[in-house]
Formats: sequence, C-alpha cells, structure tokens
Amino acid sequence: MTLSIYNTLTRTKEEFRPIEPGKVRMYVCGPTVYDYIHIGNSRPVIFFDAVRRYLEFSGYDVKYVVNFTDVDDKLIKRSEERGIPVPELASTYIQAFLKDSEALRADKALHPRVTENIEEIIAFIAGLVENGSAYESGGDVFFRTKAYPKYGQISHKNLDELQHGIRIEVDERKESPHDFVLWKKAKPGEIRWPSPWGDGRPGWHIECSAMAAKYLGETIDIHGGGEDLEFPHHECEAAQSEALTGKPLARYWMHNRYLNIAGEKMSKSLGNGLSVRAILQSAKPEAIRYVILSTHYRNPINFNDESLKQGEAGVERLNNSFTNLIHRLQILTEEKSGWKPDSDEALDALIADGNRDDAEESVREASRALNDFVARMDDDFNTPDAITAMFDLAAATNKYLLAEQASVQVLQILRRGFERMDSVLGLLYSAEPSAEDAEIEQLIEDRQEARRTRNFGRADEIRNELTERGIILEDTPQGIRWRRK
RNA sequence: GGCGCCAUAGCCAAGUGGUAAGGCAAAGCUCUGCAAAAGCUUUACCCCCAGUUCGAAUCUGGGUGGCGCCUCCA
Repeated sequence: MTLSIYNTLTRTKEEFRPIEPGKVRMYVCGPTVYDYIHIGNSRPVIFFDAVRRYLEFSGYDVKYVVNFTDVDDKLIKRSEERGIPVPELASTYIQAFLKDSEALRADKALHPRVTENIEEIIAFIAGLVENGSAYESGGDVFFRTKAYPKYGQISHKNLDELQHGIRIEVDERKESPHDFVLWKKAKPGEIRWPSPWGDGRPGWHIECSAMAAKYLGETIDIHGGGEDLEFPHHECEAAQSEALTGKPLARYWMHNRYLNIAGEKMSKSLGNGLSVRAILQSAKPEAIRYVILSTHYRNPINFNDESLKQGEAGVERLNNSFTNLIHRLQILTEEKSGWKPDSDEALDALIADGNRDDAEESVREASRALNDFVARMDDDFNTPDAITAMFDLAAATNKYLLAEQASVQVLQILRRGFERMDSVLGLLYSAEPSAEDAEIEQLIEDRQEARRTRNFGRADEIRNELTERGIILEDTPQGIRWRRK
C-alpha cells in the first residue's frame, strides 16, 4: 500500500514519491497576521497538520514550514487605523495564532516570517530581474508573466481567457495586466526596507517562493493551502520559483476547500467570522478537530452549532471507550506486582500479526481497524474514513470490556491501536491531572463507604455534588470510574 | 464570459460499476440501589430525466438547485 495524493496540478490522484526517500518537505501558506484566526482558517491548520502527522506515522522524516505574512497591505492599513506599528501588530497576532494552533493541537511547524527574510527575498527578486523574468518600473518590480509560458498550470487558467475576466486594475506601469508585483515601493511613512530599486517591501507572492527555497530547497514535495490560494497566489509562486531556478517549486499541490457558514464562505466583509478562541470558550479543541477531520478536505464543510454538538458527542464516544480501556488496564496491572508493559514494537508486531486465525477476536478487530485506517489515509488522506476506523476500534474495545475476564495483553493491543490512530487524528483528550483530583478521590471513597452501608441518600448527595462540579461517576463491576464532563 | 466543485437517511458524512460504511439524534430492550457508560435491535434504494451496461448512487448526456476561483481572503 502506498500513499496517493490528489494533485491540483494534474487534477488526478498520484502515487506519492518524495524527492528524497524517507523525507518529506512540506510548505503550507500561513496566515497574514492582522487579526485572530477564525474557524475557517482552522481548517488548513488542522488538516495539513494531520497530513504532517500521517506522514510521520508512515515513517517519513517531515520538514514542515508554515510562514507568517507579517507585512502587507492589510497590516499596514490596520496599523494606521489603530496607530500601532506594523511589527507590534504582527507580533500580537503571531502570538495569538501560536496560542490558538497550540490549543487546536496543530503547532508542530517551523514558522518563518517575511520580515526576517527580506534579504533572501531581495536576492530572489534580483535574480529574476537579472534573467529577464522581472522588470523594474517606477520603484516597483513586476514579474513578467509572458516570460513564463506555463503560467496558469496550477489553476488551469488560460491567460487570454483571463483577459476577458475584467476587473483587473489597469496599471500603466505593467507590461501586461497579469504581471504581478514582486517589490512594492514604499509610500511616505510606510514600513520599508532598502533595495536596489529603492525603499519598499516585498509583494505578497514572492515571500513564499523565497522562504520555501531557503528552508526547504528549490523543489519541495508538498505545497498546500486553501482553495482560494490556487489562483493567483500559488500560480505566481510557481512561476517565480521556476523562472529563477529552472525547477518546479513543488511536486504535489494540495488545496483544502472552505468551511462555510450558512452556505457561504467565512469572510470578514460578510461579518460571519467566528474566531477560534471564541469557539474554544465553550467547545473542546478535539470537537473542533472532529468537525474539521470528519469531512474530506476536498469537500466543503458547512459549519453551525449542530456541527459542534455532533463533534462533541462523537469525540466523547471515542474517549469513553479509550478511558474505560485504560481504567480496566490499570486495575488489572495494579494487581500484578512487578508487571511491565509490553514494548510498542512488540504490540505493533502483535497487531500486524492479528489476522491469523487463532488470534483473539478483539485483536483481529483491532488489526483490521488499523489496516483500514492506513488504507483510507493512504487514499488521499480520507480522514472521515480514518475516524470510522477509530470508531470500529472503539466498538471492538467496548465489546471486549463487557467480559468479566480480560487479558492484559489484549488490552494493551487495543490501547496501542488507539494511540497509533490518535497520533494522527488527535481526538483523544489530553489528560491533565488537577490539584483537586485528590479531593475528588476522597469524595468518591466517602461515597463508596456510604454505599457499603446502604446509605444511598448520602451516596446520591455526593454524586450530585460531583455532578455539579462537572464530574461524572460510573459504577462498574471493576470499580468506580470517573471523568470530567 | 472562462475554469472548477457539490447534491447520499431527521442531521453530519464515506462509498465512485455489483447491489448503500460510520457518527450524531430518536425509539425499544439488556445491565443498574440511583445514574452513567456500554451492548443488542429499529430507521435510505442515493436531486430529476434520458442513455450505456447482464448490472449504476457510482459512467455518459441533459436538466434543477447550491458553492468556489478568475480581486485581498484558508
């Protein structure tokens, strides 16, 4: 089984073959940091991080870069509105982005910034000017689209037809309406850097080309972003890079579709943006991940209150199964002095061998679920089906937990299956021991004492008190389980 | 005008030629001091029309409805 990826460039699924065996270089266009990210922005953040996770799951050594655009028109405009310098403004929202993406458990990227790579950008532009792919005009530098015949290859647009597209601003300084700016001349008072063409700042597209080259190399394996980036952003990036190096920028171009609200894409101008941090006030990050990952990335998501509710419920089922499994495992192993867990490698081998006829039914189910998981993820990152595989594992686990007798090894295999899948999906709550745990344990103990003396009034009182504190108690044949709501 | 995408149960969502996964919600049952969790059972012929085929949700053509890009936007 091999991974296949839908490549926007060829509009087909292609077998994934990295440039260098065992290694993947991946670049995803990051945010322009002039505001908090909204839930729509979280789609590429979560999805491409899942891609990164899955590549690592598959054994690849992944270098993953997500840039910050920390200087551009929107930042300058907002900076003027608020009277805050651009760098300060950018810094605020970079911190916010990092915090949000960490909360969403998708923070494992290298984040270069435009303003820290001005030298490289200028060198890049200079190279393009030198070889005739770009020209200076009145302090601005433009890319000469006519010099790059493949322009349009990613978005499958034809330049001549585009001409009819109208609405392209007429700029006398451009040789052709589709030429785009590489270096923008600074207006009075604007943030600026010196360059061979005078003071100014980088255009939007050039940053990604320069940074991808600097941090990942001339040709990278995977380049991703939202569907809107297909054109013009990625088109321009590809053109610049290849015009300079003579090599394609990326082998696989991936684009996620939008997350919509009420059938429309989220956008500030429509006033329908929901910030990630606002949603996180009342929703678990895992629920958001579930919502994002339970739809294939090349299909639109329609987001509403119901989505989150379903996300919370789905994620709870998975977590119940897993924590119940861990609970059982703990109880069993506490009885055995000197017990040592099997190594992950040993468990993986048992899972891999789980198809044999004499294997325990639950082990076979775990094996099957993990195989499905891999097969579905290998098929262009079908995360909805991958989640289904995790539900299958949960179902197998729940059934196994029904029995009075349980084998420690089987429990470990099931646990390992969960952990493997969750290393990609990130849907299991991360355990955070709390200072009040001891107090809760004590209350539970008190309640058990009350139950032993059949003082159910007192027992219920304690249950109610704990319920109010968000603690759910579950009495089982193996003892009390408790969890936070 | 150009280039694309989507339409599957109350909701979410896979499947893309062999007779409809999974989740949520709902109902019933089992278990249970109470409760929860869990298990079992029940719920679709896949927007419409025509065609190709032994056979289509799945391919082709035509409709209808929705969305995106072509301009800053994930």
